[in-house]
Amino acid sequence: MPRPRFHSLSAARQEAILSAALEEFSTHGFVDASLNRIITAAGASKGSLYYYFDGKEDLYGHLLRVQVELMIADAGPFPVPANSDPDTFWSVIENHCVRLVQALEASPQLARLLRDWMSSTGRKGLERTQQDAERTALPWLAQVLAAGQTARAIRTDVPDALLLAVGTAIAGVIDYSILTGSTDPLAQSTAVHTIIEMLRRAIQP
Amino acid sequence: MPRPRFHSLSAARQEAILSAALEEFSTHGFVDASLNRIITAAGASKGSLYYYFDGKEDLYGHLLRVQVELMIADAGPFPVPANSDPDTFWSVIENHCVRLVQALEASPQLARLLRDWMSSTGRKGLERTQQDAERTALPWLAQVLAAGQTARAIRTDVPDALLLAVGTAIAGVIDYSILTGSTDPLAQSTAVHTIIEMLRRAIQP
Amino acid sequence: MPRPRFHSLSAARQEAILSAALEEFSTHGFVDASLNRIITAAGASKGSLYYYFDGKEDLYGHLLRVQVELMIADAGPFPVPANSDPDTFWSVIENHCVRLVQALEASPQLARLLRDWMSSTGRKGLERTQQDAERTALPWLAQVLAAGQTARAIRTDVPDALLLAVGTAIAGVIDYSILTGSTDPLAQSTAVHTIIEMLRRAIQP
Amino acid sequence: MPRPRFHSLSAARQEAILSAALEEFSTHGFVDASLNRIITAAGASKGSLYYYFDGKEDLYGHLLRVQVELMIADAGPFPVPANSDPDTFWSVIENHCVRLVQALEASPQLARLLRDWMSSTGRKGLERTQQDAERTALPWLAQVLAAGQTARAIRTDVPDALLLAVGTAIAGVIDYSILTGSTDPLAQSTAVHTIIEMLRRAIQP
DNA sequence: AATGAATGAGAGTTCATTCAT
DNA sequence: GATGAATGAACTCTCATTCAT
Repeated sequence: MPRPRFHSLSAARQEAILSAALEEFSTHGFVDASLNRIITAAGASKGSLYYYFDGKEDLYGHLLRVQVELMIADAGPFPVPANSDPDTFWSVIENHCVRLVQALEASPQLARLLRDWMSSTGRKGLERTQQDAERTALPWLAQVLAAGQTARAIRTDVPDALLLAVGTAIAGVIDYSILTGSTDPLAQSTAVHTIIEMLRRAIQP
Repeated sequence: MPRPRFHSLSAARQEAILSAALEEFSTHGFVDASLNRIITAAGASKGSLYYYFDGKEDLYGHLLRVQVELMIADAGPFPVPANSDPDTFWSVIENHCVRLVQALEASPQLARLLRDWMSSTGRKGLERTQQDAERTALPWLAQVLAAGQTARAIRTDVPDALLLAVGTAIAGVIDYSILTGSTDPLAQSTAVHTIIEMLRRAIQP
Repeated sequence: MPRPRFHSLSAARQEAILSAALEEFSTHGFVDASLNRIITAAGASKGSLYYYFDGKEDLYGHLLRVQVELMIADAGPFPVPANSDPDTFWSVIENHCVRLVQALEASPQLARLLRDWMSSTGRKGLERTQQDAERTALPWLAQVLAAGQTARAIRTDVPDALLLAVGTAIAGVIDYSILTGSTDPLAQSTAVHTIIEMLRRAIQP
Repeated sequence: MPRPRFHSLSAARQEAILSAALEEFSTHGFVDASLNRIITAAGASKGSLYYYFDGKEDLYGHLLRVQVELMIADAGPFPVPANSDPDTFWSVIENHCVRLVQALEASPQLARLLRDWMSSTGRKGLERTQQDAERTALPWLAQVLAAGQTARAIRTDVPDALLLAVGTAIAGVIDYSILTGSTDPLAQSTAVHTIIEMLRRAIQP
C-alpha cells in the first residue's frame, strides 16, 4: 500500500522527512539515493522510516505524488473547456504549459525529481509507482484528449495511445528546452509556444 | 581511451565477454548490472575483465558502440539525398526508420540496451559514454537535418536544437509503439508511417 | 567526526573490537592492516564495524586516541613545574620519560602502534588523524617548552619549531634504545638518563 | 639477490625504467606504489620488469642504491680528517651536511624517496632492503664516528649505537627543517649550522 | 509507537606475480 | 631473451531491510 499512518505525524516531522527525501531523490535519482542519508538529514530513525513507509519505493512514490499535487495546485486549475473551438483549446493547453513550466522553474528540485522519474520507466523496484502514476494520469489525459477531439482540435484518425505518446514526448521536449535554454520568462513562453505549435500541427486533424 | 587491447583476443573470447555483457546490461540496465554476473557468464576472471576494459563504463560504452554499429550496418546505408523534394526526403526517412525498427525487432536485447541508454541521460558514471555518443551522433544528425532543410522538407524558422529534440522524442515514440504494439511487420510499417507523418507535419515548413 | 555511537555498546563488544584492531594495526601497521581480519577476530560483521566507525582511518584514530590516553593515565600526571630551576625541570622530564618507557614496556602492542603512527607522517588516508593529533599535542608541547624556557632550562635563541623537532627526534631515540636494548628496568633508566642528558646539552641555554 | 642482468640493457631503457620507478615510488611511497603504473610510464612490459628484477622490493632497493650513490657523488667526497681538532671535524660535518641538503634540494624526488625510505623501518616486504642499507651504511658511519672520537670531537662515554641513533635522528631534523622551512640557500645554511651545533653539544665530550 | 543495532551479500576496483609461449 | 595475458584473492565500503526491544 502506498502510504501508511504517516499523516498522524506532526506536520513538522512529515515536512522534515519529505524535504530530506526530496533533496536526496532529486539529487541522486531513485537508484542512487540512500535511505541512510535521508534519515540522517531528516533526523529520523531507521525504524521510524520503515514504520511509516513500506520501503524505498513507497517513500519515493509518496513524495512524487505529493509534489505533483503541489505542482498541479500551483499551476492552477486546468479548465478543459467542454465546448470550444480549436484555437481556444490549444491556447488553454499552451497557457497551462507555461504555468507548469513556471512552477517547475520555481522548484528545481521538483523538476529534477520528475526528470528522474520520467527516465526511470521500467526500473526495477519502481513497478508499483509506475502503475499508480498510470492509473492516476491516464484517465485525466484521456479526458483532455477527448475534449480536444470534441473541439475538433485533435485528430481522430490515429489511435489514442499514439496521440498520448506523442503528447508526452513533446512535453519532454518542453522540459528539455527549459533545462538547456534561457531562464528568461519571456523566452520560455516563446519556446513553449513554438513547441506546442509543433505538437498542434502534428496531432490536429 | 575507450577500449584497450581487447581486439587481439580470439573472436570467441571477445564474443563470450560481449554477449555476457549484452545480456546483463540489457536485462538490468547500466546501474543495476553486475560485473560479477558478467564474468561468471563469460567464464572470465575478474582480473582479465579489468585487463581488457577500464571499468564498468568502458565495457558498457564499447558494447554500445559495437552494437549500434552492427545495427546501422544491418539497416543498410542511409542515403541522405543531396537534392530532392520533400516527399522523397520524408520517404527516405520513413524507409530507414522501418529498417531500423526491423533491426531492433530482430534483436530485442539491443532494443533494451538502447532503451536503457536513452533513459540514462545524466546518470553518474556514464559521463564519458554520453560525451562519446554526442560527439558521434550530433554531426550526423546535423547533416540529415541540413539535407532536409535543403530539400525544403524541414522548416528553418525554429532553432536546430529544438528540431533535433523533437525528432529524437518522436523516435522514442516509434520505439514505444513497437514495444507496446503488434509484432506484425505490416502493422509496424503502418505505425512508423503514421508517426513519421506526425513528425513531418510538426517540422515541415 | 571521529567516532559515532560506539560507546553505548557493551564494554565487552567495544573491547572485542578495539583489541582486535589493536592487534591488527600494531602487527601490520595502518596501511597493511586488514579490516576483514579485524572483524573476523572481533566476531563482528562488516556492516557493524561501519555502523560504529566511519572507516579504516576512523577506527585507527579512535584506537590511537584511547591507547594514548591510557598510556598517559598510566604514566601518571606530568607536573610541569611553574617555577623551578633547570635541574628540577630536567629531572621532571627524565622521570616522566622513564614512566612513559615503563608504560610502553608494559604494552608492546601500544609501542608498536605508536611506532607505526610516528612513521606514518603524510601517509594518504591518515590526514584527519594527523590533524587531530597535532591539534591535541602541539599546545601541550608548547606549554612544556615554555615552562622549560621560564625555568631557564631551555634556550631561547632557536626557533621553537626546531626545539620541538629535536625533542621529538630524541624521543624517537629513546624508543629506539628500549626497542633494541635491554629490558632490565635499571638499564633502561640509565639509557633514558643518558639520552635526556644529551637532549639537555643540545637545547639548554 | 639485489639486481640481475639489468645492466646489459641499453642505458636508455635502464633510465626509462628507473626514472619511472623514481617518479612512482617518490610520489606514492613503497606500499602504495603500483608496478603497473611504472611499466606503463616506462613503456616496458610486465614480464621484462620481472625478468630484470626479482620483484617490487628488488626494484625499490636498486633504485634507492643508485639514487643514494648519485647523491653522494653529487655532494662530493667526505674527507673524514684522520687527525684533526674538534672544530675542524665539526666544520667538515656541517659543510658536508650543507652540500647534502643542496643535493636534496636539487632533486625533490630523491628527497621524497629517502623520506619514504626512512619512515618505512620494519615495513613488510622491505626487510632485505633494510638489511642491505644497514650493511652498507653502518661501517661507513662507524668510521666517521671513530674519526670524531679520535679528534676528541665526540664523546666516548656513551655507547656507539646511541651516538649513531642521535646522529641519525638529528639528520632527520635537518630534513624536516628544509622540508618546512625556507628554500633560500643562506637560510638553509643557517638552519643546518644551528642544528649541527645542537648535535655537537649533545655528543661532544 | 518507535527504535536503532545488526546484518552480510555485494559492489567496483587493484594488485603483484606467474608462466606458457 | 622477452613477452603480456591471465589470475583471483583481497581490498574498502554501501546498502535496504529486519526485528527484538
